Amino acid sequence: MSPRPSLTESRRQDILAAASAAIAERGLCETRIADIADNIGASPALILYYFPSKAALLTEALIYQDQLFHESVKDELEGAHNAVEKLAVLIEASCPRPSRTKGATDGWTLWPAAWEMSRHDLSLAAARARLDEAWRAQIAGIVDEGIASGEFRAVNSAEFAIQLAAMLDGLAIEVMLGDPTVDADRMRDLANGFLDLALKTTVSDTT
Amino acid sequence: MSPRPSLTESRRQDILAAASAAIAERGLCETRIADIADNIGASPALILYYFPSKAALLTEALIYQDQLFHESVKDELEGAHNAVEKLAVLIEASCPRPSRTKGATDGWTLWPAAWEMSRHDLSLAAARARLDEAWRAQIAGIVDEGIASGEFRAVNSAEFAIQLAAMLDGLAIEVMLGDPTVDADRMRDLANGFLDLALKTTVSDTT
DNA sequence: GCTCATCCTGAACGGCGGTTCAGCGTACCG
DNA sequence: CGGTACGCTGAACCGCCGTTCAGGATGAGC
Repeated sequence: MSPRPSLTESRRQDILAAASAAIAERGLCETRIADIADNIGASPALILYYFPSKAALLTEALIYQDQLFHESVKDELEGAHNAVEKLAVLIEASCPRPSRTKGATDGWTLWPAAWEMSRHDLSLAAARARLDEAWRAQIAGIVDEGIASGEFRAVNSAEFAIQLAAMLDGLAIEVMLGDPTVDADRMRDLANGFLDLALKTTVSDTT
Repeated sequence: MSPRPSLTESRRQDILAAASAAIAERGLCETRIADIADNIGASPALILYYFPSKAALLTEALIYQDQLFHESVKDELEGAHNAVEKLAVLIEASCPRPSRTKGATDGWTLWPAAWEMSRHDLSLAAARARLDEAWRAQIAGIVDEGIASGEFRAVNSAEFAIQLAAMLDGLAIEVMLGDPTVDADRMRDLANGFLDLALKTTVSDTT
């Protein structure tokens, strides 16, 4: 049917990545189509060739980057063999580091933009809610696994997941904005502190 | 601290409030000078009469609203007489409710916008960092007070303050965005749960 | 070679919206 | 009652940027 192999899908992803990078660099409001085009060395018209409008592209880009982050975390989880290590991976992935992976835009940079935009973009809001729920379910699953293996004491894993996810978000904001009192290392320590408090069986508990 | 507001000063505050309302309603990127002017029934030119540019106005508006939030919380703290009640006030104030105070824009609505803008606006970033540090210091102070009075067990109040502030931010985001699994009531319960876990002396501790 | 779909672009368009400015009313003051 | 400073506006300006479109290039199939 088509005299030429369609490469639209890979090209679309290039543009989504370029858009993410532009948002991360220039900010959501200041990002122009020309910036996105520059990032892949193309003309502004190309962007509108693959996406119906700038607004649609931005929402798709934020969704795309969100998915990338969760998938990369899922990959990193492969190396962990017990619940404690797995939670450590999640925490580490949530800590904004200068450049964890080369080239790729770090997901947390775009979170404020995604939150701001979710307030008025229904599709982005839905995608964000779905991914966040999956993120918390992942935490809860690991906790349940740790409870079963005896690594953790019995807790309400669903509630803990919401609490940990929220704390990680809040801490990540501070780190990302360069708060002088909380950097990435401190963030990890504080998250681990909460984790120990909530999950570890207190030795002095029984007498 | 603040001298008697002159005529221009009160007008400036009107505009700042109008700008905050516009951002809350239309979103940071979609807010135009005309929207702000409409909110106070004035002409767009008036806005530029009191502020040098749109960008400067937006940063000032976000700073202003942030200050208002912290001051209103400080007022609400007057009614609390012990550490437990004071922390309850802080938590309650952090929960996004449909309309806690009539007319005024609820502060948490603007947080994502402030975070997004702080990434590139130095003055906003500085103000935000200062207010956040004050917020955590307030929490830590209350905790120290509770420790002294025997309400709480001895903990590192500074670390706890960062953790609680972060968790409140993260939970507030979910509530504000209408996450189906965490509304304002659930947020309060989860925050209180962390508070109990971290601060309350466990009754079953001694036997 | 010819045809045709796909990929991409330069250039132009259109209007939106921030900014400017000359000037009008009004209150205060001598 | 003139003068003046202030508060405010309507209207115009203008640059920017999202969007459109006609058409050029490229490569697959025949």
